[in-house]
Amino acid sequence: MARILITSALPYINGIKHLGNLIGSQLPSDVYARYMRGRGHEVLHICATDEHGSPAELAAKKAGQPVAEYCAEMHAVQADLARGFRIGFDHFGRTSDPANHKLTQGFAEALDRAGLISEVVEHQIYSVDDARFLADRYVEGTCPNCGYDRARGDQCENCTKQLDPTDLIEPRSAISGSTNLEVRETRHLHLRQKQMRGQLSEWIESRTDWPVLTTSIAKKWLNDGDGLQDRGITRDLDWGIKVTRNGAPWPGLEDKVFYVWFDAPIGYIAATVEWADKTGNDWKRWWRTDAGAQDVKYVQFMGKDNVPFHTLSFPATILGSGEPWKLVDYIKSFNYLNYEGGQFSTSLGRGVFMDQALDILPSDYWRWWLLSHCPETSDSEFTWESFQSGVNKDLADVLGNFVSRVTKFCRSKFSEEVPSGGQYGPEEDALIADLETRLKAYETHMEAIDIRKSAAELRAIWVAGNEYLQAAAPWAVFKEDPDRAAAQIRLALNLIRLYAVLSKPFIPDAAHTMLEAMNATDAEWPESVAEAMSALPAGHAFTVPANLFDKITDEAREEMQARYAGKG
RNA sequence: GGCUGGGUAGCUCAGCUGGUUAGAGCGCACGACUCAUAAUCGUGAGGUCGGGAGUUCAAGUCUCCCCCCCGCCA
Repeated sequence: MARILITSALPYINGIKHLGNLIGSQLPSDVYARYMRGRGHEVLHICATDEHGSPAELAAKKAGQPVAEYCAEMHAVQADLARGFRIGFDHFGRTSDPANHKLTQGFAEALDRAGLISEVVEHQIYSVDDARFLADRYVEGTCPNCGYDRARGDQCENCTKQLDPTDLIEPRSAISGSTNLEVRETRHLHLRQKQMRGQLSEWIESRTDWPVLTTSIAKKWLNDGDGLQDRGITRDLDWGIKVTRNGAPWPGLEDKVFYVWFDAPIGYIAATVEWADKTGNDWKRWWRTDAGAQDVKYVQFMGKDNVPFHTLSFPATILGSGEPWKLVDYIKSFNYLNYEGGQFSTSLGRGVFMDQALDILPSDYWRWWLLSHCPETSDSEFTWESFQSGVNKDLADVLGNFVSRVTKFCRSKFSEEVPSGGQYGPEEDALIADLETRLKAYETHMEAIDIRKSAAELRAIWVAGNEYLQAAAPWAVFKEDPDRAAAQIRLALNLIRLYAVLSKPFIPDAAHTMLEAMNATDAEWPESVAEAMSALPAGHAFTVPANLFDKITDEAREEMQARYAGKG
């Protein structure tokens, strides 16, 4: 039995995530966690909301709430949606939790002791009326290049020219619109990542089994241009983790907090501490290599935009601290999911968001389609047609109908008990042999976290049941040789139970319904298919479940297409 | 402009360290079956693997050049 620590990228607090975010980390991490649990491994699956930074402050302001209150509310919403999608986190924490404050300050102090923190004086735009420093993108004005009057301080959206906030003509605060701005000096801490470039590079180079997407992004940041740069780890904000040194406020940085990218990944550890406090478990045996974590396999899931932080910044924090923290073993990264030929857009209301999705259809529908189309090797695309076709064909026709035809046939020709009589013959043995092979392939793909291939193999396992049934034709055999038909149906009923067990990682709710209908007490991962085919003995009572999946009609699909097209 | 990733059947994608007639699912055509959510099963049509040059006995698979898409960065 292995011990596997799984973390899913932390969703930012300011709003509900769309399907692209969902398939980029939480859904695949859940499939992997469920599978590994199913195989009997000790799994800890952790996530949290990423709550600090200006966007959170501004979203709270817009909502007319104190930021702490806003975050608490949004955390509850996101936790609820995760549950709605059956994401089985052991704990869904918050980066604003006291545990994260303590850990983050501890890391910064350790890095400082290691000589990896420097103080840097910067010049930044200060808004007198807002009483705060403005990040580049919160300064707006007229573009000196093209005259566009809503250019941002980092870039003009109209002519795409890169800008410095001080380049803008008539700059104003994007928050209040105030033009009462001035350039002020401000002191910040930098993490001296440059010094760690060799160490990080060596580490990345040694990870030969990682997805190309992960390593290529990491190498780009390591080697591009002047190579890995030092980065600021503090900000002039109220909402965040106070900067300390030797347990006391850092002299000269009393009004500052850590920059969100610094404290967020530490949130993985903090959320584990939260979990331990709540459950009475020990978090150190998952995170401290001097306390048992040396034999943990740590796997992270994230979208490609998060890769630099997980391959470089966070490891720099871990390694630089000089303390025995657990470093990630495998980074599974994903490309983007597009929506009907474009991008998902929060501002334009384009695409489907997690709350809307659950209002439309149960989570299994989304889980199945998203996972079987997840953007592993390149960006992939959500279209309503593809979604309709995938759900109808795979879930309703192949799996759902299999359960339906078998249970209903048995009820009408025998009873709602596994029929006795006859025995398995060469046809059954051939099916079992085929399924043994497919089961091994499924397991191999799951171990490798090849989500799409796993889904394809699972589907092939479902199809094999229909193939068998079609060839065996118990409805015809029954007329001449009821005993033979009984054996065939006995096998088919056992297939339903097996399918439920194997399908649990992808479609947990349907799997549960199938197990209940089969009245199955054994839901353990099968040692062998042959053995699994006698789990439900003759005489075992079952019930005919309602259809597992309803089909999506053309009308419904067209309606959705129109409703979520966005206003862009 | 620099750099990832990608460009393989109508659609969505597999194709590892180069090696028999390039694969799957969907869609389409035809056939079988009629237990089942008009579901299922079988057969078939369909691709000069973005373009060009090269290496090799042999190239979607390696090298170089070019074109196009997505994204990141300047």
